[in-house]
Formats: sequence, structure tokens, C-alpha cells
Amino acid sequence: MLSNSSKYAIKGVLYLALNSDEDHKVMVRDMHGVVHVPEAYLAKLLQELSRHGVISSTRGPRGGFFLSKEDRKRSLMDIVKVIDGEKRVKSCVLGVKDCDTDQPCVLHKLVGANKSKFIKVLENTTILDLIEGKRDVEEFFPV
Amino acid sequence: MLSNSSKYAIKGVLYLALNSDEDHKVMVRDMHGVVHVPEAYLAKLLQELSRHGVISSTRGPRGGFFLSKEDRKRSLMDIVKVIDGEKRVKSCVLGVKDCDTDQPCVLHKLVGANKSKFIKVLENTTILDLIEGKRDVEEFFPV
DNA sequence: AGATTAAAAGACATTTTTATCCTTTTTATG
DNA sequence: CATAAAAAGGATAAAAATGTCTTTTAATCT
Ligand code: FES
Ligand code: FES
Repeated sequence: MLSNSSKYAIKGVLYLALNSDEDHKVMVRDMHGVVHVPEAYLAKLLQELSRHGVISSTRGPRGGFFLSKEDRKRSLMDIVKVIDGEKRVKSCVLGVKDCDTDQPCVLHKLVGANKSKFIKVLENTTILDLIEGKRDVEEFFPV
Repeated sequence: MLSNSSKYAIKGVLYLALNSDEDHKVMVRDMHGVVHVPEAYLAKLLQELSRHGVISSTRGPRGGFFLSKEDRKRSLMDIVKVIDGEKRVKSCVLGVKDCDTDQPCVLHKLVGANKSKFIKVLENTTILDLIEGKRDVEEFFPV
């Protein structure tokens, strides 16, 4: 479905959504325990997301990672695209090519609808959608 | 979704379903081109399936891999279980634990239904279901 | 300005997945 | 029984995913 790295990245971003903003930045050191991701690895993933403009960060004292207002409107697919690439999640169940309705594989009629629904969820669900009304919800960060 | 190995394995089994039976066994040498899988690697995967009783094989002259009547009633999940393990496909979208309706992650209500539907397709679709009425269908073997 | 802090960057290590090659064992058949 | 054909098995290798460590850069605070 999604790589571990993408799962990690999503959990990291959700943590930032719940616990950070422009003037409350979060260090990786303080979050990796809660989201159950190795510190250095989470740092790397967040750096990657930041470099691609999906999340925000500043260096130095009082620095850290955080989500701007804009960042919160990002979709889950924006995260997955950076970490896994779109190709991986859109590939055909039996092949490596993109799932293709014009040249459907033998399994397509059985699972194609499901697949595209899943992709639509990733594309249409924003960080904001997931956290609205919630604070410090530990169930966001399963092992 | 599924590992490449599982995709390979499924395509291999489908080829056998279309082109083999008890007295028309198929050598890996003759099928790897059609299903687009490296010869030695496909051999390994089929051996693994055979060892677990999901497909059949005999050695020696006029030997090869084939599907018995019984083998054809196997589900796709039987294949995936051998190659990837059940855990991988059933794991939560955000974690490594099994997707758990009792302790759903924040994404579960958005994708959980899809996931279980996909799993049900794997569990309830037999090889026979996929090939009935069809012969030598190249669209079974996407790249 | 200088010291300190934290991310950025990139080198390095490990593990898993994917893939190849070579030898051994089994078996049908002449 | 000899032979050849085919899977089985093991050793190895290449690539990708996962994970760690060290150095560099930038921001902040004294
Ligand atoms: S073409 Fe194979 S799943 Fe859509
Ligand atoms: S618990 Fe996470 S997808 Fe079901």
C-alpha cells in the first residue's frame, strides 16, 4: 500500500499539525518518540518534505519543523508523492505500469474501483481534514 | 499494494492456469518471456509456491510446473500469503500492526472499507474465477 | 561579534527485496 | 541402466529501502 517511509512521514506531519505552528516549532528530538519513528530517519524524511515545500522549517535556536496555514491545506498525496513517488501507489495490481482503465489487467474490474477510490482519498484529504477538532490524539500514531 | 514478487507469482500462476494441466506441464524457460519475469527469479517463486502446495510440479523429462484441478481452486490470497505474508497486505495504512477496527487509526474510516474490500477480493477470487472462458489472453501479463 | 542551537546535507551502514548462477537431486524414457 | 531433462537448493550479487552518523549552514541569543 504505502511504504514505511510514507507512513512515517504522514505521522510526522500529523504530529506537526497537532503540535506546531509558526511560532511553536518542533524539534525532531521532541517528536520521534510519540510517532514511533527513529529520530534520525524521521529527521531525514521531514527534511525531504521541507525541501519540497510540503512542510516548513527554520534552523537555529527556537527553530524546528512546523506547518504553516498553507501547509495544512496539503493533501496526503502531496506527502506520498515526495516520499514514494506517485508511480508506486498508482501502479497496476499486476504490473509496474500505471493502472490503466483503457488497458485493464484481468484484476482491474475486481479492484480498480477500490484502487482509484483509495487514491482519491489520498488526493482529496488534507491535513486539516484529519485533525480538525482534535488535539494530542495518540491514536494518530500507531506503531 | 503487493510486492513485485507477488505480482510476478500471480502472473506466473495465471499463465499455468491458461497453459498447463496434469499432462501438459510447463517449463519456466517457456513462460518467463510471456509473463515478463526474469527466468531464474520466476523459477524461485514457483518453487516456493510448489513447496507450499499452492501449485504443482514434477522434475525430470517432460516435467515442469502445472496446476491441478485442486490448485485452480486456490485464491489469490493463497499466493500472496506465501510470497509476501498476510501481514504485509493487512497492515494498517499508518502502521505496521494489522489494520484494526477496534483501534482504528485516523485514516481508517476513510480507507478501511476499501482495504477490507481489496483483501476480500484476494481471498474470494480463485484462479478459476479469473480465467474461466479465456485462453491465451496476453492482457493477463502486463509489464 | 561570538557562542550556541537546530535543521540541512551528505556520507556511511544495515536490511530487505530483487535477481543470477551453479550444483544437486529427481525422474521419464530410450 | 544410462542419459538427459527438469525442478530444487544454495551461494552470491545487485539494487532499493531503511537507518545512523558527522559535518555544514543558518538563525538566535548573549
Ligand atoms: S490495470 Fe491492473 S489494476 Fe488497473
Ligand atoms: S487501523 Fe489504520 S487503516 Fe485500519
